[in-house]
Amino acid sequence: MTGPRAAQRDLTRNQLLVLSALADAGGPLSAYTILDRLRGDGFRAPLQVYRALDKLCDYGLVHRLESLNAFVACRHPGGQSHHAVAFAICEACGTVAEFADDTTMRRLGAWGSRHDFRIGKATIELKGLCGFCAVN
Amino acid sequence: MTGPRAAQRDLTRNQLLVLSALADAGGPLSAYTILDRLRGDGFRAPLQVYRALDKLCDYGLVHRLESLNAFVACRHPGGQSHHAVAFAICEACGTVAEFADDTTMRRLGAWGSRHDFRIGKATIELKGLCGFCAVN
DNA sequence: CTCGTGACGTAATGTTATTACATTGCAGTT
DNA sequence: AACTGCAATGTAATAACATTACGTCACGAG
Repeated sequence: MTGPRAAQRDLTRNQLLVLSALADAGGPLSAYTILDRLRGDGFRAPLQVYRALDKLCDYGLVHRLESLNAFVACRHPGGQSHHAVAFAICEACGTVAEFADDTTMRRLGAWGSRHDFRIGKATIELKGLCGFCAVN
Repeated sequence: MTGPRAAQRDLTRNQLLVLSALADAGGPLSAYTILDRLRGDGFRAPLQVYRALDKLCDYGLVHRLESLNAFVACRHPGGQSHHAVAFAICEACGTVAEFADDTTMRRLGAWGSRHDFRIGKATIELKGLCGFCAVN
C-alpha cells in the first residue's frame, strides 16, 4: 500500500493538526491563520503548515482555493474525484459550497480533447452571493 | 458615455503602458514583472501597476489568472462576456489559451439557479499539458 | 473660483510562499 | 547492533505578491 489513498490512515502529527484546524473552522483558512491557531501545539514556522497542506491536498483531504489563497477541508473525502470539484464562494459571508458537476467536467474534458490539451487539474471557483446574502 | 466599455478609448498613460507590456509579452506576467519592465517609463512602485491592472480588468481588457497570481491581456477584447471565460495553462511551457465555452457557463449558471447562488464571476483555469508539450 | 472626483506618486507595511540547510526517526538490510 | 536510505521535521532567512495610508495634481461641474 503506497498510493495516496493509503496514506489517509497514516497522517503525521502535523498533518493531523492542520486537518483538524481546517475541519474545526468549517470554512477556508489561510496558511498563516492555521499557523496562528496551531502555535499552542508547537507550530512555529509557515513551512510546517505548507508542508502539511501539500500532503493533505495530495491525499485529497484538503482543497486549495486559488482565488482566496486559502484552504478548506474536503467535504467529500473518499469521493473518487478530488480533481473534479468546484466551489461557490459567497463574497458577503464567506461561506464556501463544494460541489461536483460531472457534466461541467465532461464539457471541459471535451474542450481539452478537441484542442489537444491534457487536463491535469481543473480549478473552478464561482464568486457571488449565497441565497441568504442575496436577500439580506 | 460612462460605462466600462466607453473607457476603452480613454486609457490613461499608466494603463496604456501596462496593457502594452502585457500585449507585448503575449502571455501572463506578474505585477512585479510588469513593474520591472516599465521602470524605464517611470514606474517606481507596485501600486502604479496594481491600480492600472484593476482598471484594465474592470474594462475587460485584462484577465487575472488566480492560480498563477499573474495577468494576461484579453485575447477577445470587445467580446461580450469578460466574465465568461476560461483558461488552459500549460504547466510545461507556460502558454495560456483563453476560451469561452457557453455550454460550460450555462451549466454552472444552472447549478447556481438550482442552489440559490448568484454568480458574480466564474474562475475556470485548467492546468495541464498543451499538445506540443504532451508529446515532447 | 471652489469643490468634488479620479488619477497619480511615494513610502511603509502586510500577507502569502519558498529556499536552504541541519536534524531526527524509522524501516529495511547486513 | 551498525549501516543506509528516505520521509518528515525544525529553523532561519528571504522572496514574491498585495494593500494601506497619505499627500499632490489635473480637471470638469456648479
